[in-house]
Amino acid sequence: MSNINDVAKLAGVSSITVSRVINNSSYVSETTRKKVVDAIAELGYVPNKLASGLRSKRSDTLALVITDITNPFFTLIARGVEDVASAAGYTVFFCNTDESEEKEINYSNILVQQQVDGVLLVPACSSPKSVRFLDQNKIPVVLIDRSVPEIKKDIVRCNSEEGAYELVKLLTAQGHKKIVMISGPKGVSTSDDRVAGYIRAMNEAGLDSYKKILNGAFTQNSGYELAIQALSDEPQPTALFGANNFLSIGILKALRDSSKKVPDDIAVVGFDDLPITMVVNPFLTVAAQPAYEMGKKAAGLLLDRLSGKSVDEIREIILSTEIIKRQSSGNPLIG
Amino acid sequence: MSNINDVAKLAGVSSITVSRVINNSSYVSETTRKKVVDAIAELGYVPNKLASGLRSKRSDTLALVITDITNPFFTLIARGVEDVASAAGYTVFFCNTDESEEKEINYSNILVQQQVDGVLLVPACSSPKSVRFLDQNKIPVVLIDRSVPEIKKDIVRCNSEEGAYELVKLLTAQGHKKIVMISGPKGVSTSDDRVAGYIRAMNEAGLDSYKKILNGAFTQNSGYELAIQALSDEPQPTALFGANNFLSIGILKALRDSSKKVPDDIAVVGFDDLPITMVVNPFLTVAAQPAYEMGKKAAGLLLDRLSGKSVDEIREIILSTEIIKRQSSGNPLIG
DNA sequence: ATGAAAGCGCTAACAT
DNA sequence: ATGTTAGCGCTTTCAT
Repeated sequence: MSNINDVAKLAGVSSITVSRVINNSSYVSETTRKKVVDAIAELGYVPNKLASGLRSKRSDTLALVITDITNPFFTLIARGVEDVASAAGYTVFFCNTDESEEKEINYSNILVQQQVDGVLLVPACSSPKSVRFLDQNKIPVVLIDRSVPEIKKDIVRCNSEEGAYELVKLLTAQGHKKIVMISGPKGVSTSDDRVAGYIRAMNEAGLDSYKKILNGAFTQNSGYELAIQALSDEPQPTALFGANNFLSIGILKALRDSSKKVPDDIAVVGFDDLPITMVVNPFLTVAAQPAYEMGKKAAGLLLDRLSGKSVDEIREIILSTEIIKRQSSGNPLIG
Repeated sequence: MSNINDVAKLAGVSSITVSRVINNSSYVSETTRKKVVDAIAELGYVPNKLASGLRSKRSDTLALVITDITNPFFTLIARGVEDVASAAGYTVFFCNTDESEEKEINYSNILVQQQVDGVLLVPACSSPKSVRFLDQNKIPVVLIDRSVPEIKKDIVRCNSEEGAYELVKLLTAQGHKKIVMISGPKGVSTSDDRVAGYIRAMNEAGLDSYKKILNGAFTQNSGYELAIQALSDEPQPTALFGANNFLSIGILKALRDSSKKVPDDIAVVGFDDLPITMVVNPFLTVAAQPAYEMGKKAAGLLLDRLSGKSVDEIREIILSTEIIKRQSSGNPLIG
């Protein structure tokens, strides 16, 4: 556990010269550099980032705050973020809020304490508290996936309204009338936007009176329960729309347990694809989001902020979803 | 961005008193405490962990190094680790090595720089380099899931040999003879142990001459390719054994693409279950590992080390796998 | 129950 | 191209 002074002494130079070698922060002659490098190797010296961060006000760490680390949509975002951030020399703290505002606020506190240089945030709810807090502490924030009312920040997200609209149009074009929307929590932008797309498509198809929206959590359990509830409605739905991947899986399980065949008895469409690594026979018709790309782009925006670029304008990157048509949405209804 | 001195000044006390209030590290009178708490609130003061860590030699951070953040087996471990660690006041760095020794070594360097208090490591390979390096820097390490030759460390893992043995016995009891093992990289303990269990079961059933082991990566692609390769073997296999969840999915895809019906044409068993949140109809017969529990237990071992308990003896926690029998392993063969 | 002084390991700012 | 000095914000140690 040697420090920079030990290295300096052994190399016969001053500690600041060692610092310059470590950080490539200024010219050092080849002879001196070699002496320093040798001393570092001999001592097994590893620089202390707490000390350098304290002095320089840069910790070279970022944080990615996601709402569900078990959801592949978010782990793919994480890979995108990490690939870009680590290439730029940053280490990333991954934080999981479990869709809880309390945990999100707790993490924003911890991240300020840890002096992270920037935060990539998937907001758990519509409260602006965490972002405000990070703002007060002068930590740049880039939002991913979800926007927050009242908050103007760089953001990378998909066009949820449009994706939902297209999915529902697919169904109405086939003759479906009673399409039930099974969505996430009210107040979460992706949830609300997908509902909005659903409403637009339903209205456009003249199915105003058939609209039915059920809100729950972005979980499999919620999808299961709401699907059971949807089935008890009159007239019976001929199609269900799950607002994220876990909701859709819950829906499919509920239909299996209710002995409803998909798509023969009922059609299903959903948001977010499951990674091909995890599914043998992709079956669900979905609006897929480019999660890995979203992570990369968001990290890029944050790095721009940190390097002092684009200080003024707020940048909003809106990616489109890809509609992938598979068996679950079925064929045109007869009659 | 006020500091501890600003708070002290406003509260009319010394900075060390503020420190005592923040850390509950010593008695402070109720009146003084209130003055300090009020001053902290008024200034929006947040303690700087870089500074406190530098001085106290404790960063209150741990690291969990896993080999594949997209694999639900590891994200479940991550949740277990986080639940225990954060309850004890630690923040966790999650690091993803992509099964690469180079990335693992790189991370161990970064983690020493960041002065983490302890590391939970799923080793990417059989090289002891990373563990040695962390040792040299006096950072306690607990291994998860995989052991490393030459290294004696606290570890939490499952009994892979036994789980594999039982899975294969299930098949041999049904009359299967040509069972091909599709495993991960040689040198990774879980991969090798599962092969060992396979060999023991095959030998015990007198199927010595039918043994066939294919090694690859713990990925879906690898499972796919090795399954195709296995099918070209003579005599044709009647059962395939995937050494982890992604390998098994690759196997199932290869069988689908080869028009082989599971289990009618060929049986499949695997290691690691896929989380129920991601699968509609669980189909695969597996040896499931209690991943969340493994994370919790491993974090517990590490916390014990950090609190100075159990300094001497090395502790090895070996959990058993649960054999879950489903359709993919089929029924007794006729004839 | 509270405080003063010193210093953790590094780098910014200013020399030379 | 290299060095000196000072100090980042906190806690340890020693006082009182």
